[in-house]
Amino acid sequence: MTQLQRRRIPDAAVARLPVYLQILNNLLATKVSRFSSDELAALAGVNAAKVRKDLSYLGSYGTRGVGYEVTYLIHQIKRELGLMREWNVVVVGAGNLGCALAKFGGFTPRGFPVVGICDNDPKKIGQAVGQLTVFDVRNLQKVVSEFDVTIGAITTSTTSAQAAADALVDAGITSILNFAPIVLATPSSVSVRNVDLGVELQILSYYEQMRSEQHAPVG
Amino acid sequence: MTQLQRRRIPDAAVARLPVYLQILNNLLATKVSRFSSDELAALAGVNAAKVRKDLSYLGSYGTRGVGYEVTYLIHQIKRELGLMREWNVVVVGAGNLGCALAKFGGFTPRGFPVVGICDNDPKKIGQAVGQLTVFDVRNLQKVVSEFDVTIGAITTSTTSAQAAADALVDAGITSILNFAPIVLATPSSVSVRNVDLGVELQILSYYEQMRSEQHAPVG
DNA sequence: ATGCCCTAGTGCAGAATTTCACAAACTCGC
DNA sequence: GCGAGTTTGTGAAATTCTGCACTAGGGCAT
Repeated sequence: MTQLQRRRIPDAAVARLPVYLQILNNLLATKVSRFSSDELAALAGVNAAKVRKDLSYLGSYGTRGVGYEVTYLIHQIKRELGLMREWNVVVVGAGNLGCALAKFGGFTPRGFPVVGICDNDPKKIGQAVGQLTVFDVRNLQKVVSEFDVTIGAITTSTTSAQAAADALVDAGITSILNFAPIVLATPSSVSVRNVDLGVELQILSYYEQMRSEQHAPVG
Repeated sequence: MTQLQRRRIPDAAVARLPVYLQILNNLLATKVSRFSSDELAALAGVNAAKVRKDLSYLGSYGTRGVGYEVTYLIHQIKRELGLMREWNVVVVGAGNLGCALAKFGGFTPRGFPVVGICDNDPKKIGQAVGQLTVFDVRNLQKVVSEFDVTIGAITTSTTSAQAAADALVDAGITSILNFAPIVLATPSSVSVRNVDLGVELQILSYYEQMRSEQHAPVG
């Protein structure tokens, strides 16, 4: 490696940058041109020192006594997150969720166009989903290289999810967004992020129960 | 408070318990009756010591030299997460996602039945969504108390999300699952969990970019 | 019964993250 | 130009989380 390849940003901070970006885009829409770490902290629901530290990983882009420039910060966060280019997404699994993702155009403006959707069910292959046509998962590799796809979204049933992951990895995908409630086995070189509503609900349930026990504590 | 209200489980561990539970349910389905921390760790993709420590927060339910009993552990995790009862969910926002959630029956068997869906659009109110009928968001409070709802899912547009949150809080909801890409302002007594696919994609994008820069490092 | 083997449970050290607190530095008014 | 008022950037402390490494203790073969 040439050097420390780049100033490494802590994982916890990386997960917050998209939230800041979202807020800054909203500020931009309301014609705000400057903000302080205190303001952003309030909007993001975090500590102001954390905001400053997070932003300092990008470089020193604030002005003491003044604050940060909205447009400039947006640019810097985008650069750091790799949002200066588009990242093509392919969906595996043409069920309700998969089709909803494919039809939902909301990711294209944010830099993540869904360029394909596939399935292994012959009845689904060939069907139209929004602008796309469901293709055979066996052609995944071809589509991935043709469209230069880097991100795969798994929206299959739980039972097919691991096979879908294997297919994506074989096809050369290195980032996976997994909606199936299962822990995927993948090479360590592949990034996986899980979105499992059941897990989220259960976490809420825990804290909900905590509260109710606090009010009516019984042994 | 009577006492330390209960042995408090670290947040990081709480977030992993649902994952363990998922895996244990799968083990149960494959007739496995016992497991070791090593096995569960491999399936969950974490360290074995972490598994043991996480499970130890529930109590000492393992047997040294042997391992843990699947059914017993499932019971204990469910108890701790508050899954011995059902938690009714109401959906605010009858768009694509909201309707999908309402129709998707997959949460009922996991203890989170969707008992209602509402909207503020007169054109949507009264329409059927699966077994349910879209009701007016102004009747939220009535529905919440009538069905003893504790969790609200926000699937509105970004612009309506804060109003939806306010309505849920006013109606007495204390847990919110938010799908809108916005940081909600809520009382600290309310738990909020955000599910934002844009954020997830951007996090993937960051690590994807890191990898590509590592391979072709240019200043 | 005894001893070996295995695995849970856990103290502790190290890593990661959060938060504090303050110096550095910029703007503005005079 | 200078001082007052702000707000960033960041060492350092505090907290939380992780993972090692070892102890405790149950099962099983003999």
